[in-house]
Amino acid sequence: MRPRSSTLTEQELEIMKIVWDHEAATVRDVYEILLERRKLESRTVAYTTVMTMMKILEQKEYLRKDESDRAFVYRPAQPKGTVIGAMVREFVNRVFNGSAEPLLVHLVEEHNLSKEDLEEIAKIRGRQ
Amino acid sequence: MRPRSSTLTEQELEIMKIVWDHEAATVRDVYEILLERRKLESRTVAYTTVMTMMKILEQKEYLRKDESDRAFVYRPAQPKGTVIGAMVREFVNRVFNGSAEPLLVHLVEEHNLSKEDLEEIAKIRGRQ
DNA sequence: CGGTTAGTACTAGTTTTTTAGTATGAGACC
DNA sequence: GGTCTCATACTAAAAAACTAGTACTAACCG
Repeated sequence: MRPRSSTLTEQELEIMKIVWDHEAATVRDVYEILLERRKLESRTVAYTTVMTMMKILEQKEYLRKDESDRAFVYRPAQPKGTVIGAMVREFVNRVFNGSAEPLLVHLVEEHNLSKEDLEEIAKIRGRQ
Repeated sequence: MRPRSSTLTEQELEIMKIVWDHEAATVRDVYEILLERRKLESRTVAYTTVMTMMKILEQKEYLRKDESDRAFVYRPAQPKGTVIGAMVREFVNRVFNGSAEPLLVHLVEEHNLSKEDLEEIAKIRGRQ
């Protein structure tokens, strides 16, 4: 049997990023941002699709919903850093068998990270 | 319509990693390694499943197959670095909107990368 | 108040991804 | 030569991921 993804799927992540950035959001808020974005790629999305996705995210406990005047207001149930951290870990496991160094090398070589960038990060680490 | 993944899917990647590590492999080679691995998680896989996956990888031009005495011999059609690099880029785009620094911070904070590790990487970069 | 708008619940379809069965053939084995 | 093993081709189906329609309700608007 095919196992279910242990982290956020692509669409789930896109929605979560919007909610994180807004602290709280209704289905309509997310819907409108998504629609605007997709216009650029000549795609579209239905309001009910967004609703369904957000309901799933609620069931998975990534979102929490509060009753409000009119529409439900959704808020993140987990901090962004925690969730993204888990995604990074899953990626490192899946692609690099758990070791982070090779990923680092890729980042340096292909993403224009300067020596200075690294030194700055190293300082953060050094302080700990 | 749901778009098709632009990079390797999870199972595709697992197979590709095996072939990369072996330079060349038959369906049976891959099948046996996969079976051994899955035993540990009480899962299993059918020979024909592996065959189907490798055929798909051939169609997607990640693998090339050579006629041989008995079974086809599959070889990577693209170098590991190139493909993994594309996966890193896709991940950085999807999760971090294209900027690599936040990923770096996650790596440092959660994957026990020492100041020394970073300095070593920085040297590589410095040489360029 | 009657119609329109905006929301939810429920249901269900499509595509991708993953999985595997069945038929068939070539060569090894006796 | 007959059978057994191992390979491929073809087919298809289940699960996950994504998408969206329809029915119904509340509230807003004239």
